Amino acid sequence: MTEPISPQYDPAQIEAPLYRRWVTAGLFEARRPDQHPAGPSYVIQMPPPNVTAVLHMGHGLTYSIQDVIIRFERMRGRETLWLPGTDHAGIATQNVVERLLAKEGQTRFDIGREAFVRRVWEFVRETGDTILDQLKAIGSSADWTRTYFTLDADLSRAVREAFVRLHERGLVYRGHYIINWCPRCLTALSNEEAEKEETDGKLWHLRYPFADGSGQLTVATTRPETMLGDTAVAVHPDDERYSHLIGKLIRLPLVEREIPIVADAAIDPSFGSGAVKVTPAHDPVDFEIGQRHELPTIDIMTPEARMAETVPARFQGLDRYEARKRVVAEFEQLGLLERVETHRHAVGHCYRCDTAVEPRLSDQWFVRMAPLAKPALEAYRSGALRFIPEHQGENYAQWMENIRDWCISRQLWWGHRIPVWYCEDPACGKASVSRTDLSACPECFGTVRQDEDVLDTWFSSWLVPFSSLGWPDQTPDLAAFYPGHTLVTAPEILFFWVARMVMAGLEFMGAVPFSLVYLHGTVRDTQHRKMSKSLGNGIDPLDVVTRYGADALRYTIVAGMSVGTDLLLDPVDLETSFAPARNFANKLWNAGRFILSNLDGPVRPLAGAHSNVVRREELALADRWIIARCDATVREATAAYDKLRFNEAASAIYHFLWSDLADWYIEQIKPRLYGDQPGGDVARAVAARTFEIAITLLHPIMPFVTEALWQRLPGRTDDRFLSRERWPTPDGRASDAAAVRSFELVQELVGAVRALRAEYGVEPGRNVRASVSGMSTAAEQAFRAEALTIRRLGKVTELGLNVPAEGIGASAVLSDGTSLFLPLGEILDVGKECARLGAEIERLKSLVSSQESKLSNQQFVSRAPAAVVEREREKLLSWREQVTVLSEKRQRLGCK
RNA sequence: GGGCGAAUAGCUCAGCUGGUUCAGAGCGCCUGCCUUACACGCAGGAUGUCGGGGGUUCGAAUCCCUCUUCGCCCACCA
Repeated sequence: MTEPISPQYDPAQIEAPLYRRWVTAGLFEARRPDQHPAGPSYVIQMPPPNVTAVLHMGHGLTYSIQDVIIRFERMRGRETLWLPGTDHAGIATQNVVERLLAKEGQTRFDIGREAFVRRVWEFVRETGDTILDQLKAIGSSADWTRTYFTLDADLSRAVREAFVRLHERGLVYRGHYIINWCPRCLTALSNEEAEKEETDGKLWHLRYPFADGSGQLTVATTRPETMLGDTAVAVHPDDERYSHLIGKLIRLPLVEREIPIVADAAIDPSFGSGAVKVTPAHDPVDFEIGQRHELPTIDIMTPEARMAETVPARFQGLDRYEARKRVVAEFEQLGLLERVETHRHAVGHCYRCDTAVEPRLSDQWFVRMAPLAKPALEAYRSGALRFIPEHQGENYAQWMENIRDWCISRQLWWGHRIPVWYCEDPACGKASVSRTDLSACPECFGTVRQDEDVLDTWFSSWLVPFSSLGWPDQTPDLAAFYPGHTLVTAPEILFFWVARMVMAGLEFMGAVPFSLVYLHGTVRDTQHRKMSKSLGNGIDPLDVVTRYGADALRYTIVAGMSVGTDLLLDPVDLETSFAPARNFANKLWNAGRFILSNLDGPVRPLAGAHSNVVRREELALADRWIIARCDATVREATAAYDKLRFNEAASAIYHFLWSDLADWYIEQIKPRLYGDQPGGDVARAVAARTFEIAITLLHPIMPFVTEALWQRLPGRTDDRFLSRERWPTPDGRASDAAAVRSFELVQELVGAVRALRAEYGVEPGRNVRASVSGMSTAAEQAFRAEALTIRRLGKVTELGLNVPAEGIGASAVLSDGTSLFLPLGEILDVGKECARLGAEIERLKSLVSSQESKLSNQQFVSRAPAAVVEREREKLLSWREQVTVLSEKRQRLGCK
């Protein structure tokens, strides 16, 4: 602790070494045998970043918040666990490695499944720790000894266990349905993974001729190319326009196939023409219509969304959009295109590559969600699961209520292979679901082959709250840390992950995995656009750490975002965003530097049974004031942290440290510290203690600078860390209302003197005399006690108490009616002073008159609480008093 | 189409249960200061019909209705 303390705080020198010391000392590790058992557990599951991820501001935001919470709870004495891990991120990771292969001119199909998976593992082993290392740079206090990867053997076992159990309960099934298909990633997606994007499309009105040549029927469609797979036209059964046509045959143009007109209640007669083409293989609604009417399904597309062999030769091989053009053109040629109108509608896009999703008919595995959603909804309704912001709970409930089955199979190679084996003997053909790998059919002992598909990444993620703790084994960690407490993430992840974790927790563990879900906002640029790679409007958090420090990054995030709002940062002007927090760290550093440099001897304690304890009667008014302010700040900050309102905690601490402690208290104690006044030891004791408390309160948000300062306080040893200190508790005896009010009057007086000086351009170096009169006894005592403070900070040579004003001067009146007079003599511009006083009197008079009418309002006096009425009366009296005082001043100056 | 939210200083936002933080903070702007902790600083200052309208109330930035403008989530109207 003996490094020189420079006047400018340099985070680069402090942060990294300090972080290493924290880790070496095991401060973030849960259930360390060498550490005293702490209180009840507090667990935050870190949303595992994708193993390929590189830290961006979104991570910076979410993990800073989580770290603030976990540090706060740790200091409060909870047995904390912030459990980190990485996600194998099926599609994302596979895409990354496929791109690497592409650079070598290869595809995954060239090298084959086994080699490809090996290749991905190599990639993951090389780069997989990147993001976790980056998290350390921003100060994350996660328990790295417990880091998991969602493809680890333990977690894979949990995945298999969960799959088998769901299957045993009949909640997993394989089915032939329309799913969302990404023609670029060549896999099925869940509904959540197909992100709806509003798109400007067109609505084509096509004429379908009747087979008997008796006319035509117009159908409207947004996807004309799918007509090649139409197997019916549907109308609403009650639609009188078409009821006579039901059963009639259409001769499908271009393909010359005859298809029936059917009646189905799913059709909305008011949309388009009221007649709909039915393509069971390429639209979910049409699929259902097809089932109801036993229509054939014609799959017209390849996995890449090109036209398949099932369509006329001239269309085969065309991309779906090319095919669309071609179909429309041919309809036009045939005179069968009635009209085209623009039409805005939502189209699903792959959440990984943004390709428009193709509804595709295929065999997939699904989880039946309704039975799982029921208890998950109940948990919310009963209050076992809460949300911040609260209204997000309704979002959750709405999703649960409308839940649809979850397609969990993916046609990828990177992931948990589906634990199902099919008997290759066609006579048997049994599908076996198994916890262990099968080499033979349990039914006929024939050869088996495992399902080729892997599971949705989120199928491992939803188990994380317990799989990361050892489930299905009953491990000590599982017993100690399930269920957890708070889950912090972005609202986008609510359905992907949060909602599903609740369902899995209830299903497999019988308890919600966390009781509070905190959904924070998004990082955006100054134009409110999401930060993204493609827009190039991102900010690299590590760049911010390098230039401003991790503390500044964290403070900016935490202080700049209140519950439910987004964080706006300017990517081209980091200075505007991060300098204020950097300046704050520097301010702290310098306040600490000042206090520390004055702590030469032993520091007397403020409380306790020590012989040298500072006694109450030794405290100056300023001491009592700062102690009371400090105590109030402890209360405010603790309450704010507790409610996850970090911006409020931050601003309370900021205000205390900067405005109260640095601007006033440190200025106040200088004469005592320099030996010009007695009581230096008391000032030192109070300054050291209140500063220590304040940096303790700030530590969860700015862990580095506060730890560095704390460790430099006297009596610290290398093995003690602020990170493991106990949270300050408010001390009722410290809230000294009288001292606070008195010192505030002193502040007000100094402020009034300064304002008058500035108003009349009194040179900064010039001392003036001041006199005050008309104050209460309490105020007089305060001014007498703090006379030196008033003189020093107001640059007042002589402070007259209750001395009558003499000569020409500037006047002001304090809120309690105290009259201030600065005899400025020739400096004073009498005309200006008259005008100033006049304006002030007018302002007060208008307050007085509105206050008078308020108080003469019988309704107000009788209905408002007595305390409120009393306060209002006092205000009125005070304002009247101030008017009187100022009017006298004006008279004395001889104002007209 | 269903659900939810937001509008307060030039900018970003606080303001929680209607009245003692009630019109605030930071940034920006103006004036003056290198006062031996800090110019990443100190002191002083200007700036608002609290989106419009209506209502409830003794009292509304705060509660209710309505309009306007933005945003988010969900959704199979082809």
